[in-house]
Amino acid sequence: MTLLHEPLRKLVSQSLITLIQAQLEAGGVSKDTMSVGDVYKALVDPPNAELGHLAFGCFITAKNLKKGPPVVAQLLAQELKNEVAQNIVLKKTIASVEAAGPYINIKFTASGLSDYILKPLLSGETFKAQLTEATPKMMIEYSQPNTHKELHVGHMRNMCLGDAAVRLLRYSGYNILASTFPGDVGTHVAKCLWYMKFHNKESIPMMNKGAWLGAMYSKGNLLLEDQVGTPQEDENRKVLTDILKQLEAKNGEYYDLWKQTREWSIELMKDVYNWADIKFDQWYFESDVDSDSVKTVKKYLAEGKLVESQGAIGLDFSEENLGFCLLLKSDGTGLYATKDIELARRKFEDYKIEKSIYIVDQRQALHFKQVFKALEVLGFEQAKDCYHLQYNFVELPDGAMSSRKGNIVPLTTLIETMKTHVATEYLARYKGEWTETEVDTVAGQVAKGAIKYGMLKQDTNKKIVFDMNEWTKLDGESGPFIQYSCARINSLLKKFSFDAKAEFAGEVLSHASELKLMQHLMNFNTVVLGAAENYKPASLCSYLYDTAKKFNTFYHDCPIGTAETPDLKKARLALAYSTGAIIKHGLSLLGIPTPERM
RNA sequence: GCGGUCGUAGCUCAGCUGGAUAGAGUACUUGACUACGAAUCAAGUGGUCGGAGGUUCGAAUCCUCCCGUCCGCACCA
Repeated sequence: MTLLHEPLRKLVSQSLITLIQAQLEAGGVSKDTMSVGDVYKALVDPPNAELGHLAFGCFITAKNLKKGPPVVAQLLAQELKNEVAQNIVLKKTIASVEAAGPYINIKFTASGLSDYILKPLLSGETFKAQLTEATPKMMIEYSQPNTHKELHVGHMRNMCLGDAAVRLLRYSGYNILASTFPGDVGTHVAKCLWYMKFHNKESIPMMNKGAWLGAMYSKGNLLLEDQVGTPQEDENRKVLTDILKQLEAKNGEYYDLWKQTREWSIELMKDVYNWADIKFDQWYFESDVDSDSVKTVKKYLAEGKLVESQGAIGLDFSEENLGFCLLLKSDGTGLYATKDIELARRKFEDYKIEKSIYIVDQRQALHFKQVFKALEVLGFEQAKDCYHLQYNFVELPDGAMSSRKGNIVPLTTLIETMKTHVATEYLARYKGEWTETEVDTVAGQVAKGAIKYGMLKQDTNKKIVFDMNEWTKLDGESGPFIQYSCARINSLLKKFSFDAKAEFAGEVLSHASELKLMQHLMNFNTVVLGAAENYKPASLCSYLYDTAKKFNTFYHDCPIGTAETPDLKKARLALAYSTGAIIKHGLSLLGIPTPERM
């Protein structure tokens, strides 16, 4: 449940609800028809700062009072004005109240904005505010990479989304467990091992074994496709079956090779997660649930809960337009859905979670509909608490990426290219001035900002066309733009030895750019909470970009070093510091670091 | 064929749980560094919100149909 966490909105809604409830009673309506929460929710941003800093839309109130919204706005605005005139606290905080059509526009005083917004930012209180209560314990599963294949830029979108969702929800007060589900069994493994064993002539490298293994898979797959229709085809199939049997039996030469090569891939995953500052509370491997999932499904079969069709076993959902959910192949082995059914139960049982989120690309929409439906039909009550958070995939300018075909941009290539680009195009100017270590660290941080922001800024339902040339352009709406603004703030604060604990007079802030920036900072927690609960990190991205832009305007319009008075200088520094705090916290919720300088 | 996604400025996208004059970036045109950091700022050009109906005091937003796009639809994961 969402709380009234934003102090200025809370103040306004508490004042308004008293007036509204009096009107309701006067009109013969129960005052409980509307709560302070209803008023809080009806507070919106005016279209521009000239109108006000906060607006109350009178639509619902008007409906309850059975009057026209503009009439209600007039009435309530007048009453609120009277209230402000009489109340010392309100008088100090609210500068004006004006009805405009169905809206009541409220402007705050500089000291109001400063007391309620800047001060909690300076003390850090804003970031400790309790935003929600009684939230469900949730598990978020994201990043389901296959071993024996190479991680590519497509995987990055999933990782960024999942990690941001975890961070945003935790900040918002949710108890979140992060899990990953790597695919370490299946035909792709067999194909990879087959190629290694029979066709590979290279020696195994000392470094980056995971990437090399991914190449083995690609080559194997291409060769197998080439040999379709040739005398080798039958032989290949036989060998692949042999390999899979050994893996299942957990015994034999291929099993040993699997154990060894699997580690190489896991090492690559860990390197990438480490680069991205991602930590999982739980790693579920497909090999862990594989055999149990088949047992579970066979138990359901024995209980008569499943049906046979064309020699295979599953559930028929054609009436729900979900097709046939296949759970046991005609050879008695399981499938992806089989494992997901087992895993879904484990998650709820292992961790007593109340909600289970799956971040998987939208091509799996039918799969998850089937799995959740199957869980429901099989009597698993928590099926209703499972949610597939889908996103559109990343493709290349010339079409879909496929590690099967080998036309991928490996993640390591993206990371290295971006880092080198940042170092040579931007950081080279600090050569001699900065240590090599600092250049390297900052290049990494900026590269991370560019990549993560790029993956997150686009809403989940739109596909991303990945073009390295476009991605290395770092101006405009980009992570580095925001990081750069923050670095400038750092440099300002350092130059003028700003002390966040020192007193300052917020009422001297009167420039339009100052007020607009303060008004914007007010919305941080509201935006974060919305981004978290709607699983939309993109909305925080655009908020932070706006923050940086509004800061840049302020920075341009309002000189600090040469401010007219020492008080104004101090207050402007406090505003700069507050903005920096918002940017740092905001970016950290997206998993993006802020370099001290860049 | 069935189901789903998307369609907003030349291009890439916000806005979509209905509300004030549809916004950014980019590209293009111009202006601002002897200055608190130009990875910046300021100004301008650019829109039948895919089309047609409907619901509503009010629709880019909700509903229906149509067009276009991409994706999925049993023994891969």
